[in-house]
Amino acid sequence: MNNTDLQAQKTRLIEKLGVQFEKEHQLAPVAARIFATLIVTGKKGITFEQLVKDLNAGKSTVSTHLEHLQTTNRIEYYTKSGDRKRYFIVKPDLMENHIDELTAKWEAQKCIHKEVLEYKQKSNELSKEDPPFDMEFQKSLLDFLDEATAALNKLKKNINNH
Amino acid sequence: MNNTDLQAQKTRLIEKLGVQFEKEHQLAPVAARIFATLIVTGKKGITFEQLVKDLNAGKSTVSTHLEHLQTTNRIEYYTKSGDRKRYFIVKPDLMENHIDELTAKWEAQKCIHKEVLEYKQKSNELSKEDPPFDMEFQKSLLDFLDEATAALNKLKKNINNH
DNA sequence: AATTTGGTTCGGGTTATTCGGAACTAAATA
DNA sequence: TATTTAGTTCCGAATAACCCGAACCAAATT
Repeated sequence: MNNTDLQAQKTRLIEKLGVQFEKEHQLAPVAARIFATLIVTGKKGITFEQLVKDLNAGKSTVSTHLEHLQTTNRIEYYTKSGDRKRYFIVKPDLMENHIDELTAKWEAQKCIHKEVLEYKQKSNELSKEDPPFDMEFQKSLLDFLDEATAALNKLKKNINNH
Repeated sequence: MNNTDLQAQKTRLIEKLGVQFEKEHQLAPVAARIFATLIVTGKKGITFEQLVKDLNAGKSTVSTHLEHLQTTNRIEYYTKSGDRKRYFIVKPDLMENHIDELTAKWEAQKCIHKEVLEYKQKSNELSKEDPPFDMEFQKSLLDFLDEATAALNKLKKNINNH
């Protein structure tokens, strides 16, 4: 295993991660590849111009997506004194942010499916003649969301203690 | 609380669920609203023409999206003898399917982040001079995915036993 | 046989996304 | 002061996603 192989593996990983991020985080293709690049590049970071070159993308494209990734709390940059370039890295607390986002999402889901449950219960009370609503799906989903949230909280504590 | 209020609440719920499904399941707006409608409508189902009317959508639109929702294992239909209409419902095993999909997704994520981990380890071995790669994110993520998968399996057993 | 019912298929129009080039700016350098 | 560096902003073009109408089809009904 030499450096060329490693470079090839890096490129492959970035593509694979990129595809995943497009769906998972609803990112444009280039945005997803930027994010993926930062993930495999690690804490030493990567510059704007290097991204433009590596990804064969326009400066404006990279600029726009870097901006977006920063405002959505996924990346940030540091600088070196006497060096005007920005070194982009994933936010050190990315995992915490990710967890908080998931928590918020699942909380919202719980909320709305509880409403669905209420709606079905009220419907059943109001009209006895119809075949009554089944609530299995909502109940299972709420169970799942509770379990999932619990797992998240547990993990979050682990991360904080560490 | 009368029937009109209930109808209004139903409409509101369908919109809310619809917005969520657009993102969560990557569905087109009308597809998401069809799916949402089936969820709040329950096991008595709803017909093609009723969907066209309720959603103010074209027949072709509804037809295409119903097809798509069926091939992606989210909905199905039943018929009544002497009635040519199809009554669309969410698949009774929707929650199980959902769980299986999530499991597959998380498994794939685990897989690729393990590869990232390997890549970083090999990189560190190969070049001692650079600042070494940090692997905190990957490790946290893998922990999370293990926890999450465990929660899912637990739930799946609950559903099956029930 | 003609019409109605319950849809499906096809083609096109509209809108939204994505990307990049060209022109620009602000700071540093020559 | 002129030029280079490190980007940003502002369009426009290409593409893709989404939806619809019109034509079509097969089965049932008149």
